[in-house]
Amino acid sequence: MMQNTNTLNLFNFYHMPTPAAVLRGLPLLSSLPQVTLEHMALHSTEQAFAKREIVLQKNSTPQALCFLFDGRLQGVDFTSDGREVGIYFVQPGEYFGEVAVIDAGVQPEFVTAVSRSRVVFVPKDLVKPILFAFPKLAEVLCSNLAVRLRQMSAQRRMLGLTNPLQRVCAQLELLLSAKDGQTYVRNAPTHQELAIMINASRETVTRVFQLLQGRGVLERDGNDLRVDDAKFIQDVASGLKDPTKDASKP
Amino acid sequence: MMQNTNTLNLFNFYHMPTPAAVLRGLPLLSSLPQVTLEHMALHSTEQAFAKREIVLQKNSTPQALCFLFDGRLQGVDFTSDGREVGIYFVQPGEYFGEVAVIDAGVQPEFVTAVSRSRVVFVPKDLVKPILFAFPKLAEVLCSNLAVRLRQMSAQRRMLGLTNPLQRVCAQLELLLSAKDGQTYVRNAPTHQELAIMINASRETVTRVFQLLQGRGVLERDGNDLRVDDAKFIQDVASGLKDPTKDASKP
DNA sequence: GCCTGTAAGTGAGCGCAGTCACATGCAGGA
DNA sequence: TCCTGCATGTGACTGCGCTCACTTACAGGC
Repeated sequence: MMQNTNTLNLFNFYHMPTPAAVLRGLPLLSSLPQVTLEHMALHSTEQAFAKREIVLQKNSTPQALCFLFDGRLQGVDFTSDGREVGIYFVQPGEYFGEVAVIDAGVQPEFVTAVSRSRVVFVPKDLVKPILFAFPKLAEVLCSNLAVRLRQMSAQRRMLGLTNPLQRVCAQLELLLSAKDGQTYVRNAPTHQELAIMINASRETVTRVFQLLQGRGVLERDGNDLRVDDAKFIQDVASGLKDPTKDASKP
Repeated sequence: MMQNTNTLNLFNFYHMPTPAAVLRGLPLLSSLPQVTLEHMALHSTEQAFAKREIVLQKNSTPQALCFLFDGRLQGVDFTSDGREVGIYFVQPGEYFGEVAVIDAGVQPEFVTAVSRSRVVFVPKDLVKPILFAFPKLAEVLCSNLAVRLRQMSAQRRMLGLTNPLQRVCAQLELLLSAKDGQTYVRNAPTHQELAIMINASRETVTRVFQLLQGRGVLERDGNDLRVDDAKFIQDVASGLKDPTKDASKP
């Protein structure tokens, strides 16, 4: 798969022990002494998850801090009446399940694999004592949490848009990544997975995609999504443009 | 005002210097040495805000960590098309503006007073160096951030409810507080302020309130909201009960 | 190769909440 | 006291997205 070229090649064989060098590559842990990292690596495990597989159970007590190396995950929950709700996406390089590790509570929502993913689990008993012993580490951790809060705010702001078309574009904007001039959405979520993030029905997302593809803005590319006109997405998301009322291309 | 009976009496005169004892009462700072607290107190300022007044400007660079002592605040933002969006409420005893202090970025959203409020500002230059120097402090800070993330998740889950009636009740549930047997919402937000939290129109909130008051579930009590049937609220929020389809009271 | 299940695409119809346009209530200041 | 501004209450209308019920496309397993 294409996205593998973007990531470390150390994981071509699943189940192999996690090398310390891999942990060092993580911003959160990079400042730790080599001995500590090697000890951590020795007790860390790696696991591959198929699409739709559950990575973390809601209300469980996760025993590890989890790092996503490849693929895409989604934090999901269910309303009392059984409707699925998407809370956040996890991108490669980010960690998750940290809330439960930090406050020793339970996992607040499910985490599932949107596409085939590889996750490294670092036992919380090893991580937690270290987190606050190194001031540098605590600071990075807090900064990351602050960023998470900013992301959640942005997501909430997005839900304030009344037009589903805008919401789809705003969500796509958050998922964009560039690769030699071309803009992509790697490991694109399904329409259904997108729909629950933006409080819309799956059909509505499909219709928006039809519209965008018809304008040559989007194109499916296997597991990815090629974006040919990123500005279009941005303009719609920000309300500058409304394709359904656009006289130039009726 | 009634809610004053619940809080410290040290603040009857605004503009008086913040006593160290007040800062010690804050969970975040309670573990600090007396000298440090007194130094902090000396440089902290207190300010009262009228209803609808802006406490923190979006995109500003806040110079202080802010603690709410009395009243209620609301984090708000605006979508690109000018619609107001409510992100969170701040309850007495909580702090806010911490995201910008932690990651040295700008304030991500406005914070406004929902009712007359009193805020203590502790300069970030005093707080920030201390935050990570004391492991205990860093741990409390992280725990608090984790709680904030849980709250944001809960808020997002609430927005997944399709029925505005359910959303109103779910939001009210989050605002409930008990006082000798009676359940209240202190410093109740206006219908408009509630509406932007739950993605509904002001009129819809008004109609829901009419329905709840008609059933004897709610009652206005000056600045507060008396809740006579908390279970009713919970049942509606969880989808167990739908008052609009209730045969017993048509 | 076929078969099976999941994802995506599409049309018709309907209900609900947003919008608009008011009236009313209420508190605080001059 | 009146006046002013904000909050609340209420009806009528309308449009948009959800729901339902399909078909079609596609990938992965056997």
